[in-house]
Formats: sequence, C-alpha cells, structure tokens
Amino acid sequence: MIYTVGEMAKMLSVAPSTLRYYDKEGLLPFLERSGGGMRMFKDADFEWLFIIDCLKKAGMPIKDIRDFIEMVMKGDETIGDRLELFNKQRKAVEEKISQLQATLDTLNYKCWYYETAKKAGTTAVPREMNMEEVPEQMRHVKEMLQKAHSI
Amino acid sequence: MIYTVGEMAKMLSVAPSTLRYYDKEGLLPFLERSGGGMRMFKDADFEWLFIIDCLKKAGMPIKDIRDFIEMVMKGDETIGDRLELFNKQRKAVEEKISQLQATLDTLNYKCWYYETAKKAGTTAVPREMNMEEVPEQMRHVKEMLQKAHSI
DNA sequence: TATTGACTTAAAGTTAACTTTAAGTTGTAG
DNA sequence: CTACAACTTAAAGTTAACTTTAAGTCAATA
Repeated sequence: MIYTVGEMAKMLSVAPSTLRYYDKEGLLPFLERSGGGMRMFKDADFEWLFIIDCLKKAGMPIKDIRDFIEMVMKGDETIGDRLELFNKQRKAVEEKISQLQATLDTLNYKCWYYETAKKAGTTAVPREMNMEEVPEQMRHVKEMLQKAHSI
Repeated sequence: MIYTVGEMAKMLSVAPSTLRYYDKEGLLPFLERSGGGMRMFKDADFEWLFIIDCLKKAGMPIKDIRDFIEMVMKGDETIGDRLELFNKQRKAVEEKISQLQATLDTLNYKCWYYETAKKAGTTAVPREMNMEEVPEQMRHVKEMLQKAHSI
C-alpha cells in the first residue's frame, strides 16, 4: 500500500505539516516521491515513524533522531552505536519515570491534605498535624516540604 | 531565616532569573520585600516553591499554577477546588507514567533487537525472526511495529 | 477537459518558559 | 566611606518544535 502525507499523518495522529517538517529536517531519507513530487509513504515507513515517535517520547531532540536515522542508513557497521543509543534512551526513560513517581507521591500527599482539610472545613487541620497523624506513605513528603526549616 | 533570590535559587537548583520570572508572572504573591526592594524569601516559602515545582513537573502551565496560587490566597473557601485540581493532576501524571511505560517497552524491544543483531553481525537476523523466536515480553511491540502492514 | 481537494515549497509566525542585557541600586565587608 | 558582589527593573533575545501562509502544482472524479 501507498499513502499520501495526509493519510500517513492520520494513521499516526499527527498533522501533515509535522511529517513535512520531519522530512525537511532529514528524518525521512527513506521516503520516496512520485514523478510529480508527491511524498509516497510505504507500509514499512510506518515502522520508521513509530520508532521516531518513540525516541521523541523518550525526550530525544529532532537533530539527534536524524543522526540515528543516518546511522541506520549506513548499515550493519553502526549496530554497536545503535545499541548504545537505545540503552542510553532506556536509562533516560527509566529516570523520567522515577522522577514522575516522586511527583506522584507529592500529589498524593496533597490530595490527602485537601481531603482532610475538606472534612474539617479548614486547611489548619492537616497543616498542624503531628507526623504520627499523617498516613505513613505520606510522611516522607511532609518531611521534604519542611526541609528548609531544618537547615 | 531569610534568603535572597540567589540563595533560594541555589536551594531549589534553579537560576535566580527563574524565580524573578515566576514573581513577575504572579506565582509568588506571598513573597516579601526589604525596604530597599530586595526579595526576602522565608523558610515557609520553600514549601510554596516545592509545590510550584511539583505542578510544573506534572505538566501544568505557569498560568494555571498562578490560578492555583490565587486560590490558596483566597483561603478555606477554595479547598474543594484545590482538591479537584490535585486529583486532576494526579490522574494526568498517572497517564504520563503509563505512556512512558509503553515507550520503555518499545525501547526494550529495540535493545533486544540490536543485541541480537550485534551477536549475529547483521540486523537481518532479528528482522527476519518469526514471532515465536522473539522473547515473549517483546512480541506485542513487534506486532505494533507491523501494524500498518495488516491494515 | 474542467473542477476540486490535497498536495508542493519557502518563508514567516507561534508558543512557552525562560535567559540575557543594560542601566542602575542595595547592602555588607574592610 | 568605599568597593563590590549581588541585587533591581524593563525589554529584548533564545530555543525547539512545530504551524500557518501564500502561491502554485498534482491527480482523481464528473
């Protein structure tokens, strides 16, 4: 199957202008054109775009993604570098997830805080609570928030 | 204790200009000034800034954070809205984490793919493998990548 | 063959969240 | 009292990743 830029964009849930931008930035050297100059996406190109999207979600800038695509175009001699690149991105995403987990801990604390305040009608109640009255999983967040006071 | 903008910036690992920018955008209405116009951060302000940072990490834009800060300044009548806001942000972060988990699955597949390619000396080996030869946890990624072919 | 919707390009515009610059002020250490 | 680092402001600059615009071309349908 052959797809136009609009069709492929729909398959990926992005704007056609995004795919044109990627092409201009050198991310799509594999892309073929019709005699009249129209972009012709193949089924196999979906895989390229899926991986590009994955690297974007991992936080990689467009220019670095282009460097990776160029590596792939060079062939098997770059396998080692590509493996290294994916190991690096894996680590980066693992770190992002654990950072977001810490953020989630803080949000959970604040949800508990405002649920408690709502029941009491005032934020004074959760605010003035002793550490023992705070649910165990929340305590490290409360400690974090009071960090400055203990310096 | 009282801190200058530079000292507080160091405590939060941000640039002093970032705190000045937040101030200009109305995120720090609690902040006091010296007679000469210098910003004077208190220990309690660390907690405000920690929560601002948490909301930023949750993906909230500066303007929405300002709206939240204004809610807090209004007092106990906004407790319900604040609880709703934090529940919303919690959900948003949970979704971000599961999106990143899917990205991690793809990266893990690619790491396996290039490890296999490296051992064989060519990407042809993992590329041409049947589904049964692919480790079980990786199979759904390979299926995803081949999605377009089956449409 | 004419219409029409989707395509083409280059170039300019957008957005958020800062960062830098320039000119001047404050506060502290010697 | 003088130096000087760190502060103050307003305004302009930066960056990435698109998006929009304008002027024109392609290709499928009636």
